[in-house]
Amino acid sequence: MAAKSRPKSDAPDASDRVSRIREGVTAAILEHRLLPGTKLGEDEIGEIYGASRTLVRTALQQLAHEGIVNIEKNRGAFVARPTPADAREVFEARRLIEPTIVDHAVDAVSPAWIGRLQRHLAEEREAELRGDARASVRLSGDFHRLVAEMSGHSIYLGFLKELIARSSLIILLYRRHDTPACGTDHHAGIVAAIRKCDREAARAQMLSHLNEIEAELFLKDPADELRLADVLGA
Amino acid sequence: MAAKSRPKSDAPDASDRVSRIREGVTAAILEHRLLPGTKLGEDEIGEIYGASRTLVRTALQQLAHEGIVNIEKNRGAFVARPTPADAREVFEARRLIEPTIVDHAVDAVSPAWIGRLQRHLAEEREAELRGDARASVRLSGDFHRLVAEMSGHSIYLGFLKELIARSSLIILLYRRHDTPACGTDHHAGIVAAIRKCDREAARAQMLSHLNEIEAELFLKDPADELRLADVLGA
DNA sequence: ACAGGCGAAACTTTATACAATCCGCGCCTG
DNA sequence: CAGGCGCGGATTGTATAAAGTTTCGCCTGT
Repeated sequence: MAAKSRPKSDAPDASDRVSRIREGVTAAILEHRLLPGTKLGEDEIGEIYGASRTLVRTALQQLAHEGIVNIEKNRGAFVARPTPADAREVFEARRLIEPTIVDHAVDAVSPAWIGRLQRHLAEEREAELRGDARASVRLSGDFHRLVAEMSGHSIYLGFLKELIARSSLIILLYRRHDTPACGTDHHAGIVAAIRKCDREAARAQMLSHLNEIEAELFLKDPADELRLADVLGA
Repeated sequence: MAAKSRPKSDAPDASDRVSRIREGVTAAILEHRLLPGTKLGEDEIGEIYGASRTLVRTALQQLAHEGIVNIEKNRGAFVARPTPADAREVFEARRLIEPTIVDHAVDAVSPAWIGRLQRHLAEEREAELRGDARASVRLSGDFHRLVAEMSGHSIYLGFLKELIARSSLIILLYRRHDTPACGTDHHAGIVAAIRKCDREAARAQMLSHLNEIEAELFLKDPADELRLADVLGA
C-alpha cells in the first residue's frame, strides 16, 4: 500500500503554512504581545514567515472572521479593539456557554482527561511562579479551551475559541489592576468538581469564575466617553 | 472573455462582490437548491458570478468557516454533509442560545420591531399558502435570524447565523416527512409572547419549537450505519 | 479477462504582476 | 500666514500565470 499519510483537514500545526501564520499571530495576541490597533501589514507578516501575501491574506481573513482582527477596506488589517459593549457581550456569552460545557465535560470524565487537566494546572502554576506573565495569560485561556475539548462538542469548542481570543484583548484593554489573569485556584476547583462528577459544583464554580474575571474589568458606560476614547485612541 | 470584465463606473464595494457570491451560495443552500456533497468548483462559480477565482476562493473560505462548506485540501470545496452527531450538537446549541436571545428581544420590544416581525410572519404565511417550499424554508430561518437581530447581541447573532445555515442542511438530510419546515404557528406564538413582554412564555415557546423541529428528524445512531451511509452516500 | 501501473487532463494551490485606492506632503492661493 | 488642492509614495485589491497534486482513462502484462 502506498502508505501516504492522509493529512487531517483540521490539523492545526504541521505543514500548513497558513495555519502557522494564523496561529503565530493568534499566539501573539493571546500573549498580549500584539496590542489592539496594531497594524498588521501584509508584506511585513509575509517577510516574517517567509510567505507570500496570498497566504498572509487568507490567514488574516480567518482571524477577521474570528473577531480578533479588523480588516478595513483599502486600509489593511488591524488588531481588533473591542468596545465595552463587545466586552459585555463576550462575557455574557461565556456565562451562557461555559457552564454547559463543564456539564458535558463531567460526562467525559476519565483518568486520561483528569491527568491532562492536572498537568495543565501544574503548567499554569509553574508559569505564575516563574512570573511569566505572557505564558500565564495564554495558559489561562488554554484551560478553558481544554475543558471545551473535553466536552467533545465541536460547536461549543469553536464558539469558545472565538470568545477566548476576544476575551484576551478585552482583559488587556480593560483590566483594572495587574491581578493575575485567571485565578489558578479557580481552575483547580473546577477540575476538582469535574473529577468528583459534581455537576452543580462545576457549573457554579465556572460561573463565579467568569463573574470574577468580569468584575475586575472597568467597562466604561457606552454613552459616556466611549466615542471620544475610541476616536482619540486611534 | 477578457473584454467582458469591465468595472462599472462606481463599483459600490469590491468587497461587495465577495459578499454577493457568499450570499448567493448561502441562499442556494438555505433554499435547499444545493445538496450536501455538491462540488463547488472555483471556475464554475466564477463563471456564474463573473468573478475571478481569487474572489470565489475568499467567499468559499468564509463559508467553510461558517461550517456549511467543507474544503478538502487539493480536492476543492463541497457543500457540507453534517453527520447525525453534528445535528445533535447544532440543536443543542440552539436550545441553549435561542431562549436567551428571545429573552433579550423582549428588552428591545418596540412598535417598529413588532411591525417587522409581523410583516415577516405575513411573508411566511404567504409563501406557505403559495406552496413555495424554497421561500418557505428560507423565511423560516430568517425568522430566527430576525429575532437575533432584535436582541441586539452581535455575538449571538453571528453564532446563530452559523447554526441556522447548518440547520438547513440538517433538515434537508434528516427530515422524516415533508412537514412544513418550521411551523408558522409557533413563530406567531413567539411573536405574541414577545409583544406581551412575557419572557417566560417566549423562552418556553422557543424551546418547544426547537424541540419539535428536532423531533421531526431521524438521526441515525452514530455507531449504527453512519459510516456505511456516509461512504455509500458519496 | 483482470489487475496494476503509467500518463495526461483538470483542478487546486501558490506566486507574481498589474491596477486601484488612500494617505501624506508640498505648493499654490487667498 | 492659514487653508485648500494636487501630486507622489505606499499599500491593498484583483487578475493572471506558473507549479504541484489528484484523479481518471488507457494500456500493457500476466
